[in-house]
Amino acid sequence: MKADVLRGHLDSLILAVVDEEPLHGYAIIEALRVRSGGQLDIPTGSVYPGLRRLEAAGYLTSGWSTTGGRRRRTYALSASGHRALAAQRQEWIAFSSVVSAVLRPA
Amino acid sequence: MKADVLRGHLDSLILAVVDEEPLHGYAIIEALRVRSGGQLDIPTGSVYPGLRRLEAAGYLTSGWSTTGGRRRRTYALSASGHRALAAQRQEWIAFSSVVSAVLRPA
DNA sequence: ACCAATCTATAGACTGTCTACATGTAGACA
DNA sequence: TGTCTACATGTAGACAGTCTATAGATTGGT
Repeated sequence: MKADVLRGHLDSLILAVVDEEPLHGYAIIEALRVRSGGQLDIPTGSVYPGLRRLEAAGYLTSGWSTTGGRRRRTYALSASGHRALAAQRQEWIAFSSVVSAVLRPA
Repeated sequence: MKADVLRGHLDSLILAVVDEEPLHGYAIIEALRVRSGGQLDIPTGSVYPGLRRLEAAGYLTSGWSTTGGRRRRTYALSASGHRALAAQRQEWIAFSSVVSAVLRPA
């Protein structure tokens, strides 16, 4: 799966997995891999900047914890993050409908 | 509809409309607007570079014509363009399935 | 001693899309 | 005559999100 097709959709995917339970970066990558049936393997260089971006936008809040000597920064959805996710789900439906309609052979 | 979500999909959309009939750039923009129910209004600064990119890749061939004093560069799918379109339709199905699966609320 | 897995993070490159600009014709309207 | 809209192509430069590559650290297995 080429990189560009993900562009603009990664944020939604992250918000969606964090919506179900608060997760740290590494676990988000795992969750996306599992939920996509192995199709999605997002590199850390995409996820961590994405998380910072989403936190800067106010959609996520984060906090540090330590489990077995390992530092974890766990992210959770804020109220505006929930609203953003709902909006982005709608936008995805609209977008995918349009692309499917154009792409479908006549 | 934000610009980034289109990234990586515009090429497929162009190939799909040109597949049905050879079209020039301006007509491609029109066709995409019509087929998307007005959702897609791709700026010329995206379409023309895209057409050149696709021609450079060997997916499109082009030729000039003049209709009523207006220069038109009409594009048609090449054999490898047909193959690329078929592959990209498959990729879209895979991609949209994955995103839908992750985005769908549990 | 070494290596794989876990965990966070940054720097810099890449590239496709965007806005803005540049150019020109045809036809309608005042 | 002048102006406007639609038609038609194209480039330059800005923008931004993704990528690769690199860095550092802990834990646990062999």
